[in-house]
Amino acid sequence: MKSLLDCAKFQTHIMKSGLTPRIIDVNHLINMYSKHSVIKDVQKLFDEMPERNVFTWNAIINTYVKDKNFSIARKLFNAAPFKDYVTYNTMLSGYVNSEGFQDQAVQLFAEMQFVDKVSEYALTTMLGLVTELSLLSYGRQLHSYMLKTGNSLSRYALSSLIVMYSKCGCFRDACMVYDGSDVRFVDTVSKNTMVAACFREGELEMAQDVFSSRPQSNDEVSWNTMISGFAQNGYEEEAIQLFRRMMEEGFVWNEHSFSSVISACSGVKNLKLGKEIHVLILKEGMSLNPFLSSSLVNLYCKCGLLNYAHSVCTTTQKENPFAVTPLIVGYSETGNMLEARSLFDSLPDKNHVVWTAMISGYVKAHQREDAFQLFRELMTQKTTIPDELIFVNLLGACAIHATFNYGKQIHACILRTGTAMDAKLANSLVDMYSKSGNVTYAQRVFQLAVDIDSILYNSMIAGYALHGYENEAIQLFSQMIERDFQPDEVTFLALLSVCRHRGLVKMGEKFFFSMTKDYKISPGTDHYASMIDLYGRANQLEKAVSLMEKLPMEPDAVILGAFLNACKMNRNAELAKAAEYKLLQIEGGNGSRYAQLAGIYASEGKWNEMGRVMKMMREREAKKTAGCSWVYVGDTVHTFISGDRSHSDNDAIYTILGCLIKELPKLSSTIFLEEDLCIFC
DNA sequence: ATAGGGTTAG
Repeated sequence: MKSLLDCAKFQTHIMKSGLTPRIIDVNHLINMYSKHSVIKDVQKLFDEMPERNVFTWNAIINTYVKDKNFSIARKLFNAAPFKDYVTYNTMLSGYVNSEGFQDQAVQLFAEMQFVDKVSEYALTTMLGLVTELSLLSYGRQLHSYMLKTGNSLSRYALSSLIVMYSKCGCFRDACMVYDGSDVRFVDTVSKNTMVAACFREGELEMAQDVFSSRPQSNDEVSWNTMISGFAQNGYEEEAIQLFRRMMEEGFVWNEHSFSSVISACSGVKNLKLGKEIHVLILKEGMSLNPFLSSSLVNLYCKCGLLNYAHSVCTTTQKENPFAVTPLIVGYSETGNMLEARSLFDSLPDKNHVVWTAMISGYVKAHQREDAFQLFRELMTQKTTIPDELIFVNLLGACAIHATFNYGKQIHACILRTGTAMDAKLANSLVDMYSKSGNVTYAQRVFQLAVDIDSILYNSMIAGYALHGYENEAIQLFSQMIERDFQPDEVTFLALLSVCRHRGLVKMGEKFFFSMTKDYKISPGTDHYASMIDLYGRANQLEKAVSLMEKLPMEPDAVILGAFLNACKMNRNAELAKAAEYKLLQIEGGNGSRYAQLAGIYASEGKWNEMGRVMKMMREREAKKTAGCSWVYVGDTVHTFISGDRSHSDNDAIYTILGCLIKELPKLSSTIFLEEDLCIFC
């Protein structure tokens, strides 16, 4: 681009000639000043022109469009005495590329159809809009319009259509456009677009094939697309290899290459290469690039070098939410919520990613109240709309804390904000409701779900298991198989859990053997622990012992713990003692294990053994955390541990508890009091 | 002469 000085020289040259300047020369000047955003000079030139043509009008409108000053741009547009295709397209692309003006774009496009000013330019511009808004049906209409009017054949049309179909989730249509196109129109850009579309769909081989076809047409972007595609699909080593090959084959690395390869490095924690790239970035003077600084921050966070990450963040772009987000995540993971929050607060413009990171940080750090407080703040400010991930996180927090009321409110919020109910979100709701004691609500969410996957089936089966609904769980499993959803180890863990709690030994054995035989899933430690627990509860200690002997792996603490329980239920202190050594070797720091052992010996009257274990526990300073139950009443959590008499309403609570025990068939560890049962109100 | 297409971030 010519410099401002050149513009001024050109202008003096015109003026010195003493003649009335030609329109074409002034138009040229306008465009030059416009590129330098000196709008005042543009406006002055325009005002002083004795005569203007359509190029003049296009130039002035374009100046204000690029400045995002749509009120003036539109006034000029309306006032223009001549309008050609370019005039319309300039205005249209301005609307399309600015947030909040998309309605105007659609309106203008309709107007253009009316005055017969639709061109291939306008159509590809509109394709960009429907892609951004994910308006597939509108995109299809545009495609038909293009076919009908012969505007679907150029390289621009081709790439725009591929992007539109790919980003709107119709990979097959993208393929059809690409495969059905005339080779003369497939240029490097359309090819690159197709490669990117394949990666978006996870079709790595197809991406490779397209890339390798006519390799002489590949450019830097082609290579960068390949690197980022492999990195994003979890093939980090391949991405790194491609990065190296790219240079060997004579292509020059740029910001995109660096950004993608750093993210590959983060994925496999390749700190060495990451640091080398960092040096290159500094050498090339690219460290102010927000994409690069954010991926470097992310790399150092993933490798546990929070101080490096923090210094990259502060020395480059402090207010880049994409650099601050990984740091917030990093600090949250180490439990440093104060630092995380201060970074969050330092951002003047927060996108929904940052909000999600901060809220999920609180959830991970078990600061549930802070998470919900921040969520309330998010809901009161209107600029950011919570996305699915925030809801998944919050529902996870509700599930951990079994907070039915909060969970229900989040559910309502999801419905109110019109967030799409995909399998992940439905899964979180099912999990939250069943863990909060309301399996009926969980069931309703499950039944209403449209987007269903095997994980959702797992959650619902686990929900039934948690509440002892063995028939429903087993029935749902049959349905899952009938509908061709693949069960996995989690499915069988849920099924075994049902059998455990209902004492269904035969059924449990059936599932346990079937998982290997019919579904080729080898049982893990949790499955063995479940079986041992099942045998223990059914007073079949001999089967538990024989399974212990056949274990294909070293027993872990969960298996040994289950075995100890089996010993306890079957009053066999000898076998328990045999397991004691191994268990304390693995979990010598866990006080609960000593208490468990002591309990077994005590129940058999082996007081010496009990004393020995308790002494060991004291000597090793193993702490036991008390199991607790809790209820929410209003905004307050009331916590109870075994034999706890410290509550201010102690007497009332125990009186009612006595009545409840008589009436309820079984008591779960968490009791939810509906309003009419509430003893605190 | 002016307007439209591809690759980067949790």
